[in-house]
Amino acid sequence: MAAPYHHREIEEKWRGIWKERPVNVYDEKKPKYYCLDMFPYPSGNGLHVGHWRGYVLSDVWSRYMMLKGYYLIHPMGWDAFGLPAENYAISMGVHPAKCTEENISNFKKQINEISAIYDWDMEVNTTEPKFYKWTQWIFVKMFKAGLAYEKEMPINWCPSCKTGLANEEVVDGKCERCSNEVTKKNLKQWMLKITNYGDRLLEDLDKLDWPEKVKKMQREWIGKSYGAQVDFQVDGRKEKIAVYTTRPDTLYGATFMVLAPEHELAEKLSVPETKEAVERYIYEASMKSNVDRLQDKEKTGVFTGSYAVNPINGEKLPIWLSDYVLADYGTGAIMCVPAHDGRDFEFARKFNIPIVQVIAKDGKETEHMTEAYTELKGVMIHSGDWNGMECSALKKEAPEIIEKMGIGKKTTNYKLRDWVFSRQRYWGEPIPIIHCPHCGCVPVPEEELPLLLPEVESYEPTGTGESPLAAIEDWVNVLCPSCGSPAKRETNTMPQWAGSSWYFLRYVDCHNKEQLINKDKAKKLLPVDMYIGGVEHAVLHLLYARFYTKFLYDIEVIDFEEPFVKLFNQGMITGKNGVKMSKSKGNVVSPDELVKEYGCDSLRLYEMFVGPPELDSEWDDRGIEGVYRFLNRFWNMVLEQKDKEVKETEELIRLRHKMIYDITTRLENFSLNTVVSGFMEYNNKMVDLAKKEGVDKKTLETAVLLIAPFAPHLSEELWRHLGHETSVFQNKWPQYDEDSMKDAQVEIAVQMNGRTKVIIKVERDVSKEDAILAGKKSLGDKLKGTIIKEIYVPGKIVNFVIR
RNA sequence: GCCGGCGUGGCGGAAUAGGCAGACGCAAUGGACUUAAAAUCCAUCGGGAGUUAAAUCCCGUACCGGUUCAAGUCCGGUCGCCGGCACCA
Repeated sequence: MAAPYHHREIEEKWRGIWKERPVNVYDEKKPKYYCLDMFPYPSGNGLHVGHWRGYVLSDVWSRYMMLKGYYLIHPMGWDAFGLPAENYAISMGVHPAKCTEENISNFKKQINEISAIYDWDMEVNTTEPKFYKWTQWIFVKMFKAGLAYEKEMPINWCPSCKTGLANEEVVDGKCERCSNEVTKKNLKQWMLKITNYGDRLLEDLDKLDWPEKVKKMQREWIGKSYGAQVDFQVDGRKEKIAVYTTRPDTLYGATFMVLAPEHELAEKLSVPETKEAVERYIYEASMKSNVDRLQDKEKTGVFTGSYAVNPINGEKLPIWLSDYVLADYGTGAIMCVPAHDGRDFEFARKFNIPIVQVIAKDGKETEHMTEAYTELKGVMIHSGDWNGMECSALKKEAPEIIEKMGIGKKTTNYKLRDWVFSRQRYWGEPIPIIHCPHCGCVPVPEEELPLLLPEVESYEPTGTGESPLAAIEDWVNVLCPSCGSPAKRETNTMPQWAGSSWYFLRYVDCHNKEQLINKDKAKKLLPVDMYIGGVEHAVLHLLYARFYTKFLYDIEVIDFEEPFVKLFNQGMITGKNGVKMSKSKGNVVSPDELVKEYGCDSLRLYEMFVGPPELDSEWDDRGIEGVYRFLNRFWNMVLEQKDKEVKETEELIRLRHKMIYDITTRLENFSLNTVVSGFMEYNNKMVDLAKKEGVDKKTLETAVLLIAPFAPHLSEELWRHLGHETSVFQNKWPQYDEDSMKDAQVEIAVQMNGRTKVIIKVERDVSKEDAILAGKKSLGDKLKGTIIKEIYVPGKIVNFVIR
């Protein structure tokens, strides 16, 4: 009787051995493969089985790539600055630095339970000065390049977190972190000109091997549109109103204009009779929150009393104010063509404004319009020189025609806005800027970086729009590095996303004191080949990181423009009925007990077996029993067979090659759940064979090698039992041979009218005639009636079509 | 409202390129071993008809229709669930 499978002993033993003799060491001769996990924010709650899934996934892939002959880069670090860490610290009444440190050590301990092949020499922590020195350095470089600028404007403000937020952090009008309603606050802010990179961020998406879903989200977020800017003269005054439109082809159909209530001309355009109503409307609009504004279904508005002149036909258009026009998109003013825009139609209906059709749907004007016609199919009418033109053709040319006529110009527009980069909070990188009354904003000299985050008595947010740092007078008051006169430090800190926008670069050279990264190392070890994480960062972290990478490329720190060649979004592990695991729901499953009971290898295997990696999966503790039983059976089978000196038969050779083929193709397709079921299938077959003539050593070795990325401890142990002194990971991934895979005979289904009647065995390369003959013979008497067609699909089916 | 994705046994899920639907596992049921239980092993496991038992036949991948010798897979329509975007002119 072979030794039973004692997972605890085995796993402990191999963790020790790997620590002493790492299996992944740098080798110049090997090509590199950089497989990266989205680094975690080390929360106080620790890991649950959902965290495991992503980390096991990346580890399986990493070990597989290692076995394929790559030098593997697989680091781990901590995204520890930012609101969650700080809010947690405040709620616990400890300093964020202290609980961050504790959380990291706890997280690290728990992550080590996974036995992932992380290279801890590369560990980074965004809150360490030696790391954030370079986060600040990048900011200074951006400032010098004109990409970081100060601006006072109404920004998104979370009254609960007491800080300003970026657009990307506002979801459905609510704070991404705490779900409180976001309000507006006028604040002087640091901004990053991510909009300068809009086109590159958009175009380079085409080069990326990323899920289409994420690329689409980024495209929509950047929101590039093509159209024209047209100037409308205000009747009887000197002011002009510029509008942006994507439909200059409908210019003849404009019957009114609408300005956002915040538009600079909004108040000025009122006349004595409308003054009061206009002022009231502007005031009411300013009191509405984002959520109110989004939820108002019914359109509201007020007539200013002024008119604008349509430059193409001289028509006078009444100018209205309405909050359905956004102040910060385009020019904050629009021309309205109710016949061909749903929103304008609704507004015109409500306020009895004329509707003029300029596109004839079926060549004729529609008698009674009940809704706007927004399609491009049709012919232009009531459109002067454009009459009779195809709408779709005109739309393409209209911006240029208008430019030639001198009434507007061709323009593009983006939904993407500059990045609000200041946070009025303590736990972040101090923005390295000094405000000098003479020199303006002066960056902290690069040699003085890092600018350390000072100790502070009260790090709670003030809520006034000032950071807690503003209270530390001897820190705030400095001399201007440029002219030497008394000056003040910037007291805002950077957002949570600052460190994570570039951390993946630092891993490969994290001890470098002189540079962000050594050029040579960057060239050899970057970029990231595979990035694994949840989909929730689609327009936050992943967009910011691309922006930072492009900037660092532009200032020649690195020589590539895209940080993540391939992206994989793993699905979430949920509790029963698809409910997200959370402490408050009480449905969090901890891996600790499962590891103790079944072992790390079993849990790793089950995490992969639970469902397709890209989809959400419900957790069910009972399922782990199944993989545990399988590992036991596999273990027993190998140990029973290993010394039997079974001769390799054709059947065993076939089994071995088929097994390599199946496991490898499923792995390459990232179908890890079916890889695990594949192991089970082949193990069942081997167990059957073991009862008969036995399983040869080469097949056993192959199976042990194939399972190594999934169950590394068990695999190493069995490899030893099979008589090897070196690690199983010193091997090359096994190769299959197509011919050796194939059976001399194949099973084919014999069908009548597409229904299977019998399964027969025929020679693999049987001719069509012989296959059909064999089929007929097997059916015998059952084959009645007239055969009108005989179909043979080699190796699969013979079908007789009968009438 | 617009754009994606999905819908398969009691459950999680399989099914390369249109070719034997339900692999693999969980749960369940029966049996072997055991004083007993656990563990392990063996068997059954979509529904219906049929039969002592089987053979065999019919139905079945959300629903309706189509293409095809053959449809979970392709096409048209309907319903449901999930996700993203949402006054972006």
